[in-house]
Amino acid sequence: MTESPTQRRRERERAERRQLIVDSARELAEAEGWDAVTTRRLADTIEYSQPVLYSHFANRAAIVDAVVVEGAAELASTLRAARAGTEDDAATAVAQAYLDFAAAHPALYDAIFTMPSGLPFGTPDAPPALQDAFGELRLAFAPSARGTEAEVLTEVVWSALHGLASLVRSGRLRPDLHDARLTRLLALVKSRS
Amino acid sequence: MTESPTQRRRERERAERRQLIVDSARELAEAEGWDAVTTRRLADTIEYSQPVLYSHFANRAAIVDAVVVEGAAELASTLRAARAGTEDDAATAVAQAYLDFAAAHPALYDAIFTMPSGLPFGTPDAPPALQDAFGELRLAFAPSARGTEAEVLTEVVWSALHGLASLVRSGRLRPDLHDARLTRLLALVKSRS
DNA sequence: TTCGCTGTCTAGCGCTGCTAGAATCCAGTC
DNA sequence: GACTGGATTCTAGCAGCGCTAGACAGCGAA
Repeated sequence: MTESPTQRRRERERAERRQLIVDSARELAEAEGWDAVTTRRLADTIEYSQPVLYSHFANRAAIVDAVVVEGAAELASTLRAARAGTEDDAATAVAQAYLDFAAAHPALYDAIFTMPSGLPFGTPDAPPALQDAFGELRLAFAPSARGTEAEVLTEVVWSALHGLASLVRSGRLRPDLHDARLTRLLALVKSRS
Repeated sequence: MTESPTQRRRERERAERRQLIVDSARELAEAEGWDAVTTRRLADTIEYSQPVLYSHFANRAAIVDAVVVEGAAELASTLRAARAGTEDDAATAVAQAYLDFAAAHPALYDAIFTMPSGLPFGTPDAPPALQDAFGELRLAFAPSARGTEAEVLTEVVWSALHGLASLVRSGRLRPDLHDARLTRLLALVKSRS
């Protein structure tokens, strides 16, 4: 059952091509929006025909999901770095990093947190990357709380951050008050009962 | 230039058909999701051919926008009723009403606050219905504040509510802690600095 | 009755996600 | 070195999408 060198090369090439698909999808989405991420354009980009995509992913949604998982891992490590980079005010640093991430990668953020997705989120079988990202938020916003209380508080603050990010992103909040809103939110959280 | 009875009948019938299109779009979206709201299915529902839709609306997006404006008016009056129906705790009543509205009309809520829309939001030329809804939130959450402060506080609370509503709606927050999250959020707002 | 306009429909374009079946390529065997 | 079987990739096509050009019908005015 041991694999031949040829098999190994094939598998490596397959993995590389899979990654190329995911990267292309993400780049194309960031450059022209998710509507531009069609199977034909993806196929053109990777220089293979359409059906090859379907030998790596069940359907278009599965490609988006792969981008989401990759993006969530990136978000988690961004938040971790922000928390590690400050002495005291972890909440502010992480909140700021969260909103910066959303602003820097709008299409990616949309895919992770706004677009419909079949990916499990709140459950134990959610992708580890998603659990990591949420764990970082909990460490920043509810370091002293335990159990359900920590969970609830984190979810509330996360919801507020997500609301800010997504409403600004979709043009439903005026951008000029963005900083003032974040400051106000953090004031609410810090003076918490 | 005065219109004949025939013209009047025609105009009335056109207005009725327009309303029928908007109602059908909303019902279909609520029943099967916005993906099911295709021009062909809409045409079937109103028992006219596809091109008739385009004599009322520039494109499919304009039909969705019409549903949004109608829905926003409904939301505004729902919030107004909630605020009028309580003696003291307007914030709780309005927040509860907001989340109830989102839960009762998920597709409508998505269209108003999540889906991409060309409609102006934060500006003075936003549809009156949208301004009304936001005004209700301000009356509930920042009754004592003035100017920018009222604006910012309202936007922060609205963002939090929208975050809760949309993350639950898309399956990214566990539904069982929904009430606990709202309670926690209101506690933060009330003990505000 | 005829003319012309308004309103509506049929048919079709270029696009989408996705797939069946043909064609090709290549590793392993005689 | 030619052959064969299986994996791999491609061409071509389906049904459905938003949208529209051009044909056609029906009705009011002259």
